[in-house]
Amino acid sequence: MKTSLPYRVDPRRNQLLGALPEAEWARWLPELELVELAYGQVLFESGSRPAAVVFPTTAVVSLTYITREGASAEFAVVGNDGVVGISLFMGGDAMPCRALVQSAGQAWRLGAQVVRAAVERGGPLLKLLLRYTQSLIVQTAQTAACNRHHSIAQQVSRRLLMGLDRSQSDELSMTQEAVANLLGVRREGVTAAAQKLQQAGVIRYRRGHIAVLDREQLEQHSCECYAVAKKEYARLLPMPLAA
Amino acid sequence: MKTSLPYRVDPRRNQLLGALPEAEWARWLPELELVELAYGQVLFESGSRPAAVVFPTTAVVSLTYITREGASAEFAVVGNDGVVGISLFMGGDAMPCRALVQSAGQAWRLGAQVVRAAVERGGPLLKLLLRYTQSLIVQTAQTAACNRHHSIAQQVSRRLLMGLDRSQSDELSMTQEAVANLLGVRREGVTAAAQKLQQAGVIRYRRGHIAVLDREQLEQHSCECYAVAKKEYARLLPMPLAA
DNA sequence: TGCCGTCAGTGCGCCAGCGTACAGCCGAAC
DNA sequence: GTTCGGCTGTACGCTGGCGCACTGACGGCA
Repeated sequence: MKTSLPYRVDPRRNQLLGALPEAEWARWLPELELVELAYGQVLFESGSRPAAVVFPTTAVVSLTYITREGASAEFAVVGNDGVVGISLFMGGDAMPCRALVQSAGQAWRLGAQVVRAAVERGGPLLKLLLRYTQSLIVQTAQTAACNRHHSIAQQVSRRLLMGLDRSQSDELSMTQEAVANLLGVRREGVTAAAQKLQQAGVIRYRRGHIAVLDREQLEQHSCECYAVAKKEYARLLPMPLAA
Repeated sequence: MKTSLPYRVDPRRNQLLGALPEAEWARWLPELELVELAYGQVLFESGSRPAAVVFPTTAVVSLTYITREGASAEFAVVGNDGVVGISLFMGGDAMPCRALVQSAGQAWRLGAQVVRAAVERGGPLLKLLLRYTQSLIVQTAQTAACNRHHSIAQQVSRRLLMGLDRSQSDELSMTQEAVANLLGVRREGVTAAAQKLQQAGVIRYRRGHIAVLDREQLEQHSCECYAVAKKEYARLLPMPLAA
């Protein structure tokens, strides 16, 4: 929408790309290719090998695991803070999970060949990617604990905050049903949680649009998971010169 | 017990070490140091930097995340199939999780300095570690989905199978309470599940010892997660010459 | 042989979240 | 402006898992 019209968003709005030292950045810039990601688009399917790693700038992608019965559960959210397709540099090529575009926008892709070269080289790019991967593991582990112990209301709050950070705005375009699918819970549960939040003046929503009015309160409604993951990301990837 | 008394278990019974090419193996062997791990021992605490990575041979370690309220949830199990302390080569040093010895036994440690050298070198050891890390991510993501969608009975079965594989035996030494703590559920829930399994003739237990009588049936009682994770591990790390 | 600590079994009330079904309503598109 | 499809609100019964409390029993140790 607004964000994707004015041609191309600066790739360095992606925090990983933005964290590269200048010399290193110059090396990879020519290899980057712009892509527009549409809502609902599948970047890669469970078990298939991604053709490239993708660095979102304005798009937001969620990584979900689908059970045999068809139930799904999101275990990580990737926006301009990270990269999609870690299996390409981790060496396993495919992964048994799905990468689904949650919020349309732009991203920059780096072909598998180039990624392989970066791995062989073992320079700053690889180190950055690995650090990010560690933060992804933490996020995933936390999601596991969160799924076990925290209430739907807490999880909805957490998920809204995570979406918010990655869309760099105070509004999200997602239906309650979409949130429910991501969390792997019933829509009604999300409706109840959203009402509670709306009545408390924390958010306001209308048909697929959620505006956050009081972010601080939202954090209080959320479980610790949000703050911990954010802190851990900041520890692992202290941004040197982001936009 | 039995397994740890006769001096030192061959380090290459650890499948990662066993998968190293001979030349590479010769390089790291002198750096390996034997450690005996005791039940309940904490290899590293949440947020602290491990002093070494640890390759279990007969020991089994579980990675758990502890919530602020003190509830815990295991998100991965590491035995002779893997390595503990991935943050050392991923570049983040610490991780907000705890590594807890679930089953006493031996392991081999590789000091942080040496690990760092291996990372800089970027050779087969690093590649192996990264592939394993990917399988760890899958295991963690799956745990997240499992916690959301599967019943306690299924999860107990899954956890028993995972423990079984890593202890290379048909018996586990763990109380129902221990299992409950790992899964992050009530002991009573585990008791119920265990009874069901015992009545079906799948397992037999007595005070902290669980014998598996019918492994195939146990797999049927388990959710898909066990089989998927195992298959994915085999795909990522096809062992060339393990014991 | 007997003691005692630890582990396992059971019961009860409670509630979060599920499945299902249906009603209402917004808002984009024609 | 009207229509229609998709999003949201509501209700009801059910059940899996929780918290709590207490009993029973195995088995290591003295």
